Amino acid sequence: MESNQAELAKAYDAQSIQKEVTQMWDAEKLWHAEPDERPREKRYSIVIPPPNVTGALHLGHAINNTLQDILIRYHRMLGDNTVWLPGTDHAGIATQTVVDKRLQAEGKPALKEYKACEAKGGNGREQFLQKVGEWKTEYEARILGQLRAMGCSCDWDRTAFTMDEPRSKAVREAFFQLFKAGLIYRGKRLVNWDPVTQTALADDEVEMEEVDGSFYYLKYPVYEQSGTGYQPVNDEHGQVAHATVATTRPETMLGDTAVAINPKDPRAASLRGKFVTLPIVDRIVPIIEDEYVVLPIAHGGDENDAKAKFSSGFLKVTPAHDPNDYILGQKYNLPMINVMAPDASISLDHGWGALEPHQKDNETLKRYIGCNRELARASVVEFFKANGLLEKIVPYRHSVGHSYRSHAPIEPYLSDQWYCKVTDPRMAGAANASLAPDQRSSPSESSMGVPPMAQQQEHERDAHDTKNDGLRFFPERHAKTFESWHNNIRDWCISRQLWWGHRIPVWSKTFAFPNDIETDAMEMVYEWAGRASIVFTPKGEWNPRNWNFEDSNFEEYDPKDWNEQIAGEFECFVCIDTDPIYMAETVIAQDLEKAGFTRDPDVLDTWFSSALWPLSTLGWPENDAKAVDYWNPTSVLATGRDIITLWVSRMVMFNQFLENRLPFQTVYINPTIQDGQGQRMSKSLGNGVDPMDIIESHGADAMRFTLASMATQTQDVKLPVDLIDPHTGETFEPKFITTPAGHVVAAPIQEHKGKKCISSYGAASGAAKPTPEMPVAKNTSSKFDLGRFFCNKLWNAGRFVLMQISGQSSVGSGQDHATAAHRPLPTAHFVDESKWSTIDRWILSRLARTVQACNEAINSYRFDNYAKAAYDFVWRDFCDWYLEASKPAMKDPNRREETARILATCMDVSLRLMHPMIPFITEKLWWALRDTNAPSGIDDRFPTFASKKPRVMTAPFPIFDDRMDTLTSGGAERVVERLQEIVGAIRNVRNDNKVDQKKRVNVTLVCESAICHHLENNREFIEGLALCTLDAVGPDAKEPANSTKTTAAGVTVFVVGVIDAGAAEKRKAELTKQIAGMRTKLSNEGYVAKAPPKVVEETRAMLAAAEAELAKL
RNA sequence: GGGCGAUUAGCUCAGUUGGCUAGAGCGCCUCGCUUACACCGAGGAUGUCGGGGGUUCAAGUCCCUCAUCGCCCACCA
Repeated sequence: MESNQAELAKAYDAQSIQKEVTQMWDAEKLWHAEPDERPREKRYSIVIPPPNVTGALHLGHAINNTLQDILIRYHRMLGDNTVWLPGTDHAGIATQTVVDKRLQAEGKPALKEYKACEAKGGNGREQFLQKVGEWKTEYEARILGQLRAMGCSCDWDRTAFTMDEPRSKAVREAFFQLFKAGLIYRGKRLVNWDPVTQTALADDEVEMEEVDGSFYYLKYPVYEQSGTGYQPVNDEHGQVAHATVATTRPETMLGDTAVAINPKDPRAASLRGKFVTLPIVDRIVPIIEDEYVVLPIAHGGDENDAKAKFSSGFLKVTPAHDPNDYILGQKYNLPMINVMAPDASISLDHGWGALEPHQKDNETLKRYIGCNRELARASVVEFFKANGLLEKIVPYRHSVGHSYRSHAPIEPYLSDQWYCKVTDPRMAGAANASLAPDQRSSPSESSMGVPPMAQQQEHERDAHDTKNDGLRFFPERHAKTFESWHNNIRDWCISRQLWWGHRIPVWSKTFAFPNDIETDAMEMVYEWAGRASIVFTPKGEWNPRNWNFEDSNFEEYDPKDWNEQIAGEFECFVCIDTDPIYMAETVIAQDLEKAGFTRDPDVLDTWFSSALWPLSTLGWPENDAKAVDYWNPTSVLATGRDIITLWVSRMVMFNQFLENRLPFQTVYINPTIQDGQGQRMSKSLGNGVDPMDIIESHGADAMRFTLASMATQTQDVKLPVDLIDPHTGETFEPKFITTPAGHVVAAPIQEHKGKKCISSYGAASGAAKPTPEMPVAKNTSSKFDLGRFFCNKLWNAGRFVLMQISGQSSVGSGQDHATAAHRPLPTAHFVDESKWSTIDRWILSRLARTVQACNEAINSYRFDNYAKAAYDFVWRDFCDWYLEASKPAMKDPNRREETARILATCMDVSLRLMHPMIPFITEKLWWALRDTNAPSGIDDRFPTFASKKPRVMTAPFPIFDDRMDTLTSGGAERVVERLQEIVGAIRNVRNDNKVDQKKRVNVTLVCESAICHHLENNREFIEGLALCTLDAVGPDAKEPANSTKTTAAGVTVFVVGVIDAGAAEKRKAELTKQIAGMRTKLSNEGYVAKAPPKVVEETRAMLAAAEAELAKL
C-alpha cells in the first residue's frame, strides 16, 4: 500500500511501471480462460495473425496487435469469457535465401549440400529440419516477447506454433477431408516457378516489378505443305516469306508450337493452312487464327491499345512457357514443349527430349543446352541476327513477375503440382455466401451466386445465433474486395518444393494394369480403404476414381473393371485419415512405405496451415478440445488490407468447409502504416520502425495510445520516420535520396551535429558499413510523443488526485503543510448532491458523455475516436478545468468531501475506461487509488470499483446506461462553456496587454439578469482560473475607469487597469462582418422559407445578440 | 487495364445523416518553472477544404469532370 503511493511521488517512468505490472500479470494469469457455461454472446475470442512472411516485426503488426488487445481487454472487462491465442507461423524463417544465409553465417553446410546428402540417400532433410527448428525457438521468442512487451493480454498458456503436433495434425486432417471430398487434385499446370529457390509460387507470392527489357522481332520463314513435305513460301518479291513475331523472351521460341494471327488481319487469308519453320530447332508449326492476337495499328489495330503499337500481328505460341499461350495451347490442342530444367536452363531432359528425340542430335541446338535464361536469350538473338532473321529490337519497359522469396524473375513453368479446388462452390461460393446480407452484392452482380449448400449453412447459422447474420467487414467497403476475389478466383497451387513446412500427406505408387492387380501391395490398398482416401488415376493425368470406405458401392470401383478406362500404368494416391478406425496413422504410413509407396516430397504452401488457424489454435480436430466449439467462430480478426485475399479468404473457405461455420464474425481492417513518403514499411527500404524501439523510448502505453489514435477509417496512414542519433540520443530528420527504382529512402550515411551515422537503409542495402565511429541509427517517429505526453499528463493528474483524496498535501515531500482543511477525509457513505457546484455537475456530465462516446467508438471499431474522447476528457476537461476548480473546493471543509468523491470517481471511471488502450499506467494508478480507500462513486449512477476490485484489468468497463444518463446535464455544460469563454476573454486581455502572470486583476461583468446568478455562483471559478477579483457582476454593474472592454458569451467584460484601445475596434470589425453575413442569409427568401425553422431561429437569435453587442460597443 | 482510397493549417490527421465563426496534435511566435505536470501552463498566428462545373435556401460534406498521389488485383507480344 505504502509503496504504491510512495512511487507516485516520482515522475512518470513507463519502463518501471511496465515491469511491475507485467510481473503481476504473469503471476496472476488474469488472461487465462477456460470454456464454461457462459452463453454464446458472452464468449469472445481472437486468434492472433501469424506474423508476416519476412519475419520483420514492425508497426504494421503493432497496430493490429494493439487494436486486438483493446478489444480483448474491453470484452474481458465486460465479463465475457475472453481468450486471445498467440501463435507464430513458420513462414518468417521459411525463405530459402534467409535460411541459406543463416546456415553459412553459422558455418554450417549450405542448403544445397543438405540436398545433395538427401539425394544420395542420407538424412539431409532431417538434419536441415532440426537446424531450422532451433532457429524457430529463437524466432518465436522474439515475436512473443514483443507481444508481451506491448502488454498484449494473450493467453500465454495456449501459445501455438504452426509446425507443432496439434497444428500438424490439423493440417493432415484438413488435407484428408479436402482430398476425400475431391477438392484436392494433382495437375500438370503452368505454375509461377522460381528458378532460384526452385519452387512453385502462388499467384499472390509473385511481385511485379518494372524492368527495362526489349521487344525482339523475330522472323520465322513461312512454309506450306506440299505432298509429304514442306516447302518455303515466297512473297510477292520472290523472297522467302516471313512471319515476324514480337517477343520479350526470345529464348522461349525453342518451345513454340504454333504461330497465331488474328483472323481479321488482312494477311490471315493468304496464310491460312500454312506453317512456319522455327529456326534452330527446325520445327514445323502451324499458323493458327485466334481473335486473341492483337492487331498491329498498320493492319487495323486500335491506336489506343498500347500493345497494338508493338504488335507485329503474329504471336508466337509457347504453351509450356506462357500462361496465355497455355490457354491457346489447350484450345487448339497444341503440343506443350517444356524446354527448361527447374533452374530455368535450356534442357532436353524435362519433357522436350521425350517429345522430340531427334533434337538430341541437333548440332545447332547443342550450344544452347545448359545455358541459363539470360545466356540463352542472348544466344538466340545472336542466331537470328547472324541469319538475317532479326528484324529489329525495340526497348520496352514492362512489369515482370518476381519471386517474393528470391526476387528472381518468375518463369512460367509446366510441372506437376497439387491444387486445392477453391473454385468449387463449397469453397469460394461458400465464402461469398457467408458475407452478411447487407455487405453482399446482389446475386445478379455476383457471378458465383449462392450454392445450395451455402444457403443451407446460412439458414443454420441464423438459427444458431440471430445476432450474427454473417461475416462483416469494418470498414464495410472491404467486403467488396473479399467478394470480387472469390468471383475471380483460380485454383490454388498448394505444393511447394521446399523442406521447411508441412509435408503433403499423400503416398503414391505406380501400378501396371492388369499385371499388378493381384499383388500384395494392391491387397493392402484394399485393406486400407477404411482409413484412407484412395485415388486411382491413369499415370500422368488426374482422372480419379475415388475409393472411400464409407462408399458402400466401392465394389464398383474394382480396378479389375477398369480395363477400358485404364490401359497400362496407373497411379495410386493414398491420403491417410488422421483418426483411423483401428490403426494408427503412423503404422499405416510405415506399411505404405514398406509396400513401395513413397511420400510426396513437397510441402504445403504456408497459407494452408494458416488457413486453419482459427480451428487449429483451439485444438481442432481433437474431439476433446472443448475450446473449438466454445470459441470458434472467433469474434474478430484484425488485419491488414493485403491479407484479405491471402489469408482471410482461405480461413473462411476452410472453416466453412470443415466445420460449416465462419472462422470469425468480424473482420476489422486496420490502416496500413506507411513512412513519411507514403511508402510501405519494408526491410529493404529500411523505413520500418521497430515497436521494441518505441517501447524503449516512449513506453508501451504511449505507443498503444498513438497507434489507437491513428486507427481511423482511412486505408493508409503516414508516419514520418526520424532517426535517433546514436551518439547523442537526439532525434533528427534524415536526409533523403531517391533510389533508381524511385523509392525515397534515408541516405545511407547521415550526419547530425557533426557526427556521422548509418541509416537503416544504409545497413539494409549494404551501402554503408557500420563502424564504432559510425554506428547504425535507430528509426523512430515523433508521432509517438502524443502518447507519451498523454501518459505523462495522466500520471501527474493521478498523483494530484491521490494526494487530494488521501488528505496529503504533497505525497512523499516530507513537508507537512497540514491545516484544518488537510486532515484525512472522513469516509462518507452517502452522496450529498446538495453540495455539488455547477462545475461538479459539469464534470460528471462530461464523464458520462465520455463513457458514451468511448462505448460507441469501440463498438464501431473507431479506435481513433476512443483515443480522442479519452484524451479530451482527461486533458481538456479534467486537468485544464476541473482540477484547477477543485483546488479551492478542497480547502473548504464544507465541500471537500464531495469534491474528493468526484475526483476519485473521475479517476475510477476514466482508468477503467482507458485500461484497454493504456493497460500499464491505468493498472498502476488503479492500485494506488484502491489503496487510498477514499470514498468514490456516485451511488448506482457511477458505481465505484476502486475499493472492490484489486485489478483494473478485471474491473468492469464503464457502460453508458439510463442511470448514468441522469448525470448528463446540458444545463451545466452550457453554463460552464459560458464561464470558460469569460475566463478565456479575461486571459486574452491579460496576455495581449502583457499583464504579469502572477498579478491579480479586477474585473467587472455586465450581463443579463437571467444569467447573472450563474456567474455569481461560480465567482470562485472565474476568479481562480483567470486570476482576478470580480468587483461587480450584474445588469447594472458600472463600467470601471481605466479598463479594457471585451465580450464573451454575451457578457461584457471589463478588465481594470488595462487599456487597450485596439481591442474594441477589433471586436467591432469582427461583429460587423458576422452581422453582414447573417443578414444576407436572412434576407434570402429561400433560406427563411426552406431551412428548418430551428436553424433560422438560431440565426436570428445570433444576429440579435451580435447587434446588441455592437450597439454597446 | 479493373478495383479501392487520398488530396482540409508548415507537418500528421479528424470533420458521423449537407446547417453555428472548419477543428486536434506536433511545429512556430509571445509570456510564465504559481507545491499534479516544463513530457507543463496561458495566449497568438497560420486554411480560396487539389482545380473546374452542377444540385441546393445552404456544399469540406452530394453529383459530374479534370489533375496529382498511394494501395490491391490483373498483365511479361
